[in-house]
Amino acid sequence: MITLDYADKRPLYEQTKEKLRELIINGVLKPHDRIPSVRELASKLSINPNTIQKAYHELEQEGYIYSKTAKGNYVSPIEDRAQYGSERCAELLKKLENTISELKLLGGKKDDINEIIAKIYDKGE
Amino acid sequence: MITLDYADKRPLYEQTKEKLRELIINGVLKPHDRIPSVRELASKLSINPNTIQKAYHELEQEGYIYSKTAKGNYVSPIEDRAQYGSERCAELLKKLENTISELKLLGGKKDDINEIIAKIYDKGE
Amino acid sequence: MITLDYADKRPLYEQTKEKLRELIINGVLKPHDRIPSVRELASKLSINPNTIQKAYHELEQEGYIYSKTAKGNYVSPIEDRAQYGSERCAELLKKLENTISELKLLGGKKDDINEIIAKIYDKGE
Amino acid sequence: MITLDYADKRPLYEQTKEKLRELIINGVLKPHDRIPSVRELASKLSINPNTIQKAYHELEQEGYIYSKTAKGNYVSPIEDRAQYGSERCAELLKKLENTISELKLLGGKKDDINEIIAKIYDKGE
DNA sequence: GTGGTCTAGACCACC
DNA sequence: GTGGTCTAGACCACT
Repeated sequence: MITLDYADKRPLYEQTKEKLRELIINGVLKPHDRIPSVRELASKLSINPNTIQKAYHELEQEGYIYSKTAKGNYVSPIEDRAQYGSERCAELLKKLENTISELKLLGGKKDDINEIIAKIYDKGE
Repeated sequence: MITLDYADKRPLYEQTKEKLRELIINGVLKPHDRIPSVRELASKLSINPNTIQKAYHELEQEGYIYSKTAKGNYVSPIEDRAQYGSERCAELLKKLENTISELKLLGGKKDDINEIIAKIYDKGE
Repeated sequence: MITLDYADKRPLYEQTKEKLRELIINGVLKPHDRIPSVRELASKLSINPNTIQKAYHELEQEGYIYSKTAKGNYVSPIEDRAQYGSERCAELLKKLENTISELKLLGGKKDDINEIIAKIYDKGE
Repeated sequence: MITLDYADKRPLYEQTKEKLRELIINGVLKPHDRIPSVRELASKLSINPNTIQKAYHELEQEGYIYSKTAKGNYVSPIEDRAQYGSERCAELLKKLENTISELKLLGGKKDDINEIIAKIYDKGE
């Protein structure tokens, strides 16, 4: 369900968050689905439960999941994620701007970028 | 000439590198121009000389500058930078792909991205 | 008769207590009325009987209900609840003070609070 | 500067957050002031650095402080706190409503509440 | 020395 | 067994 990449520079809890966020946004995990318990996922990924706990905690802050003590963690209904989503979008667009700027600086061509956009946006549809 | 942003999460040496690289690529600093000494720039930015040292060292590795011992640091001729440039470009395109993917996931629109591209590529030309 | 809110962070037994206390204070359940058995209520709410047991036990401590072994649980006469009520009132006033203090700190306006008070105190009368 | 109350049921990092938030909102700590380092405060309070780290991390998320690696943590300028502040206010008003509702239920008088409001809002001014 | 991440292991409340 | 908090101790990158 989730795999970690130790070559990746980002912290493990960030990778976990991203993977889960993806599964949720993509609808693989549906609202009110139960996700693996802290200890269960930690043991499957062979990392410390605290690391998963941190990932889950932040996903809860961001509105992607909610927790019931002694019950488990569950996927939030879509409306709870809207606010965070729009903030995150703004962040990403900002990041995009920086990356493209540097790319232009180094002589990157507009078409290379358009190709990537096409690849992603016209892929599955 | 260079300003640092303390709100930026990236290390100071990274910011310094980026700013210098920009000046070099843009041609503000021309091949064989002398750039400020480590201690001079450190004092201007009120940061530790070690930090500048690290920035210069990496810029040298990447082919943007070269140093003459006891003489100072100088901007490399363009041909020395080509290899790094193409590597960095590949990196940036990869990063772009990830960012755009997440953006699409969150419901970001193709047009928002195209707008940014237009803004950057059609700005100064 | 009682519904639980799983989004609520408070434990289920707390919610159960509160709901029952409300029904008792409001007079929906009258002194010496029989309340549902532990197992009955647990099954209706689809939760563990231990959870209801704990709620009933604490309500008994607080003087709201009394139990006759092998007979069931019953609403206490009003005089048995007076002591707990005044203690709880003091607690609530203390809590109120903290909340209002923080609110003022954050720039909350006196009128917003008065509006809430009006809404609650002038509602049903 | 900060003291913990071990009788308090809330987690230590929550208490730490609250105390610091108060000092910041009250203006005792001013924008861009440096606050104690993670280890320093931990040692003063005789608790684990991780606990302080958690408190600082959340305060950063909420816009009250920002951190510079290898430099320390600093109080954010006021504009960074605005968004969180208004969200928190809404939360507090909701909490207030619940508390007052229960108070009314138990026979608490409107005047007791008004007295508290007066005490807080007319205190220092 | 400073923030940030991670592990290992413990304890608690809740169900 | 589940989430949540806390401790102790380690390691890393940055300044």
